[in-house]
Amino acid sequence: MAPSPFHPANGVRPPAGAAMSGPEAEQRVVQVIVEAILGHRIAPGTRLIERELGIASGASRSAIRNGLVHLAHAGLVELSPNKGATIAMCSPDEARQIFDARIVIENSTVRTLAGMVTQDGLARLRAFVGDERKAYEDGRMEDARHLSRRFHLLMAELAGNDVLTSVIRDLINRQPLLSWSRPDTKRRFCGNHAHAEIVAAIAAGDGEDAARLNTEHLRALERELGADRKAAMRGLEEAQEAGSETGPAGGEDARQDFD
Amino acid sequence: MAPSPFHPANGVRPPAGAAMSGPEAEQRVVQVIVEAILGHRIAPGTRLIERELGIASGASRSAIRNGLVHLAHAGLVELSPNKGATIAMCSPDEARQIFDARIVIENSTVRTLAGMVTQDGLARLRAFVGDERKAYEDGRMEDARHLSRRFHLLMAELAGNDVLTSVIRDLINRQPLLSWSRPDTKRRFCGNHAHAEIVAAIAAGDGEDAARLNTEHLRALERELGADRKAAMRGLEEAQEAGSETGPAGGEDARQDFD
DNA sequence: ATTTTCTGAATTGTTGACAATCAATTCTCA
DNA sequence: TGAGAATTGATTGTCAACAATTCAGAAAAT
Repeated sequence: MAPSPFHPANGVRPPAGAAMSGPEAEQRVVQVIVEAILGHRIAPGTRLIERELGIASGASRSAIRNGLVHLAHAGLVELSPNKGATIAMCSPDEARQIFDARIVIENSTVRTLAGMVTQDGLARLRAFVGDERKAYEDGRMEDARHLSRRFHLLMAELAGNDVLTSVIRDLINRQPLLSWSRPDTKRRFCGNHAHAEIVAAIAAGDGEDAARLNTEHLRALERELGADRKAAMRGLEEAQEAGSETGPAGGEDARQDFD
Repeated sequence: MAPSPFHPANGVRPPAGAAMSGPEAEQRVVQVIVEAILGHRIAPGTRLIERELGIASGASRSAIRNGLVHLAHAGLVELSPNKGATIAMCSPDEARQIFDARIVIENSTVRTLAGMVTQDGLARLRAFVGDERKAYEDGRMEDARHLSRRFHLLMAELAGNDVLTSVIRDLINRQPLLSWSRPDTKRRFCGNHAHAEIVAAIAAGDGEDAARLNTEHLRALERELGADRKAAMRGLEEAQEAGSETGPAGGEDARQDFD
C-alpha cells in the first residue's frame, strides 16, 4: 500500500526537474536513506533499487552508487556483488558488539571530559539536556530522538578526539537498525534523566562515576532494544503469516530508540 | 629519477595484457596503493593520478575509483572534488589522536583477552611473537614489520569483537602515514620484546598489567614515530631545497615502523 | 619588475549505452 | 502432479566518450 518508502516527510525536497549530480547529490542520497532508516520507514533487509533511489532523490546513478558505498562503509547498508544494496541487518551478536564498543569508547571520552571539560562545554551539555527535556515535554518525539542521539556525539566532540568521535558517530548511526518495534511511550524520560546524571558527574569532576552511569545507561538501552527486537520479531512473524510484505512498517508515528 | 612510484617489488603482478575489472580489480588497486604506502615508495601528499594507477594496476577507471573511495574511507587517501586523490597527511595532532584511540580500544581488548583467552588463543599469540622474532633474526625486515603490525590486530581478533577489530585495523593501517623517515635499525627488538611481555601478562591473567604494558608500548612507539617525523621533516626540507621531487623516497630498503 | 588576465593542456566527473548476472516464472517431461 | 531445465524480465556492473573543472605557464598591462 506504500509504493514509495522514501517519503521526505519533513525538510528534504524531492528532485527539482532535472537529475542533479555532484557531491551534494551524493549527500542528498545519503540523507534520504538515513532519514528513512531513522524514521523506520524501511526495514532492515530491504533491497535498495538504484532506480527507485534515483526517482526518490533526483540524483544520478553515479551519485547514488557513491552514496551507497558511503553508507556501506558506515555499516548502514550491505553491498553484495551483482546483487545490489540492502539495508544492513544487525544480528543479536553484532548488536552486543556494538554496545560493548560504545561502552569502551564512550567511557573513555566521558572520563576525559570529567577531567578537562571547560565551562563552555558544560554549558553546551546542560543546554543540550534542557533541549531534550523540552522536546519530550512538547511531544516533539522526532526532535527528541534526534537530540537524544546527538547527546553522546556531543560528549565525544567535546572530548576533542576526532578519530574516536567519528567511530562513535558510525556506531550511533547504526542504532536504528537494532530496534524495529512500535513506540513504547512509557519510559519517556529515562534517557533524558540518565543524561542529566552523567552531565552532573562530569561537572563534579568524577570521571569514574560518570563512566559508571554511562555504562548503566547504555546497558539499559541495550536491554530495551533487545526486548523491542524480540517483540518486533514476533510481530514480524505474525505479519509474515498474515501476508504483509515488509514487516510492521505501520505508519509514520515516531519510534523510540532513546540514547 | 623514479618515474613509476608503484613498483610491485614483491608479489603483486603487473597487469596481464588486457585491462581487467570487477571486485578483484578494485582489490588489486587497493593492494598496490597500500603496499606502496607501506614500502614508503610514495610520500603523504602525493597526488594519485587515475591514469597512472590504471597503467600500474591494470584496472579500469571504475575499479580505480572504487578503490580510491575505499581507501578514502579507511583514512589512507584524501579525496577532494574536482581535484583528485592524494595520499593522506597526518598532522601531529591527528597522530596523537590516533594513538590515544588505539590505547583506549586496544587496552580494552587486552583486558578482555586476559580474562577469557583460550589455550588455543595463547598458542597463536606465542607463535606470532615467535614468528616476529624469527623474521627479525633472519633479517626479513619486510615480513617482520608486517607481522609486527598484525600482532595488535590478532589480539583484537582473539578478543572477539569484530566492530572494535575493524576500527583497530583502520587505525593500524594509517600508521605508515605517521612516520616518514629512514630506517633506524638500532632498536630492532624493542617492539618484539614488548609484545612478548604483553602476551606473558595476558597468560598470567593480569589484565591491568597487560593494559599498562600495552600503553607503555604504544606511547614509546608514538615517541619514536614523532622523532622520526621531525627528522623526516628536516630531510624533506633539505630535499626540497636540493630540488628532489617527492621527498626522501630513497630506495627499496625497509623502514621501521614497529608496532 | 610585479601583478593580472588569458589561454591551453591535463585531469576529473558524468552520462548513456551495453554486457553480465541473478531471481522468478514458465515450460517440458517423467 | 511434481521436479528440473530453459526463458524472460529486471537489475547491476562496466566501459568509452563527453563535459566541466582546475592548474600551470605565457602574455599583457600597470
